[in-house]
Amino acid sequence: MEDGLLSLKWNNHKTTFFDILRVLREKANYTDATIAVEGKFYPVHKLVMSTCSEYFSEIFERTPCKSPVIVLKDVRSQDMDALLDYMYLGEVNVNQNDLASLLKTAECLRIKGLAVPDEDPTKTKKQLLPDDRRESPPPKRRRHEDPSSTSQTLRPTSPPASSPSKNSSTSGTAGDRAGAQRTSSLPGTQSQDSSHDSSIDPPPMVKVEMEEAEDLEDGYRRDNSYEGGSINEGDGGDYGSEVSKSEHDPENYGGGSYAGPSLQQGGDLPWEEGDSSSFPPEGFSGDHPGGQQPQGDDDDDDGDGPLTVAAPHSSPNGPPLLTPISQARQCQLCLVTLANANLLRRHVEDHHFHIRKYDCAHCGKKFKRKEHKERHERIHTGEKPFACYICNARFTQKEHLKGHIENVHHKHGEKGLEGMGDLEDREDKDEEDMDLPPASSSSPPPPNTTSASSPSLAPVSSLISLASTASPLASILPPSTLLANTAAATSLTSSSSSSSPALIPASDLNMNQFTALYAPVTRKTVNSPNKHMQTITINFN
DNA sequence: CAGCAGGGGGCGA
DNA sequence: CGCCCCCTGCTGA
Repeated sequence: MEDGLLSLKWNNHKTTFFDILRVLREKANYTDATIAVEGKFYPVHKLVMSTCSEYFSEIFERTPCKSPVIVLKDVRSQDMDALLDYMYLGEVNVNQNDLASLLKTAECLRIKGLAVPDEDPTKTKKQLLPDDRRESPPPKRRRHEDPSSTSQTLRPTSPPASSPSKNSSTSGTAGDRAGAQRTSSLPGTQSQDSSHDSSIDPPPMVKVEMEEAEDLEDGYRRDNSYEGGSINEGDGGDYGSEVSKSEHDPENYGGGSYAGPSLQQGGDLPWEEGDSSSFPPEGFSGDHPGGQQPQGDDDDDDGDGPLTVAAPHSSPNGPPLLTPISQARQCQLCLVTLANANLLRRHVEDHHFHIRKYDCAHCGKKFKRKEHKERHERIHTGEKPFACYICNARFTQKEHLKGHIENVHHKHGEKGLEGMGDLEDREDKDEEDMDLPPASSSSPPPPNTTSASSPSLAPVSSLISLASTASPLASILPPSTLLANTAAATSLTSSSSSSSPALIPASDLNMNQFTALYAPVTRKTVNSPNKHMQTITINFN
């Protein structure tokens, strides 16, 4: 009855599979997650990420949304590039100078084969077929193609055969463990394959490959119950197995202020209570026993409304064998659910990448949002679109006007204000007035038209805009703002023009006046500190 | 204290 | 994406 059983074997299955996977990655087909690093977004497949990283696997398992965006803070994009190559292709070529950083990132992300020993997928079946590897020529052996004899293959998770007892003998500080582990992965260290002679004449490129499991089987065994979770196995003692339990002790992770084990701090994530597997009790910096997360860098990652941000975590493995990178670049990971795409974008840009892609055309100050940049540019253009309908004082921001009216006029109990209507009504009136230009029917009028029809309110921008080709004036100037407002304002023009910050007609501005007007603002902008990033601005002076 | 600059969330198109 | 709105911090009178 079994004689009809046939074994159909796809000889090139692995190569085909990898090739298709590569194509899928290149075309971003069927991607169901996004890795965000340094402003770059990498569409990835959960399957691949989960396969290569138990950490990602756990994230995806516990992430309710179908297309999560994993924001990796303090991870270099080139490292992520390399790691993705590594995960998708099984190998990657990296500069040796970048190796430490790459490994550090791999540790943070618990990439199998780099920071976490990869399990032999067939080991559980006890039936590793020798010909399995023959039938799919692994591309990793291409390292021999490298003409440079200095090229070397790393087996980062190979057991630290030289010091396995050290791992178990010590109390298992993260530093020791990571050190021992990383020792094996550092080409410049002697514990790894001295036959490679890697410490001599460091090659410019290092090939990092995924290693098959049998290389790891003896001498290095993960003994925690968490499948692939712990990076710091070895002694099995302190948290390697403990993190697999749901009742891990927060104190183990250096206090509650820092959610060591990955996803602890977010606030409303479903996975937050209980286990969070895998992050070590202590970070590698060692300087911050209560959580090495710099205080100033984590100011806004908790309690972000609809955005749930998982706690950042440090490198799982302690010590900075790979210093100074490990000290300086503490890995942080934030998991952001795609509850609101807009908020997500803002969150990512504002909090994680500090993206300031909008440059002021005048001073070069950078802003995260276009509207903020345009709002700022009013400083340079001199435009004050928002005029008080009472005193004709003009302001660059609507809120300024609102505050002015409330603080100055309403607070002082000026009469007749109730009949003037609220701010919005007046602004609507302004727009209506704009729609009725005396000579031109175009709405909104171009700046030149405005300048000609209402010289007393012509913005300086008509001069400055000569230098701001990047931002057309029409986009800067709201249509409701250039003309004098309402009949009431018109009646006040003559009396209040002296007190109001009257704008200088562009035609009347010479360079001296321009400098006088412009320079102070520019200096102020330059001196304005930015807590998130150093803004290099152009000083016009 | 008023004015000002800027950051950031909410919301709708 | 743009707009609205709120808020905070700074500055100078």
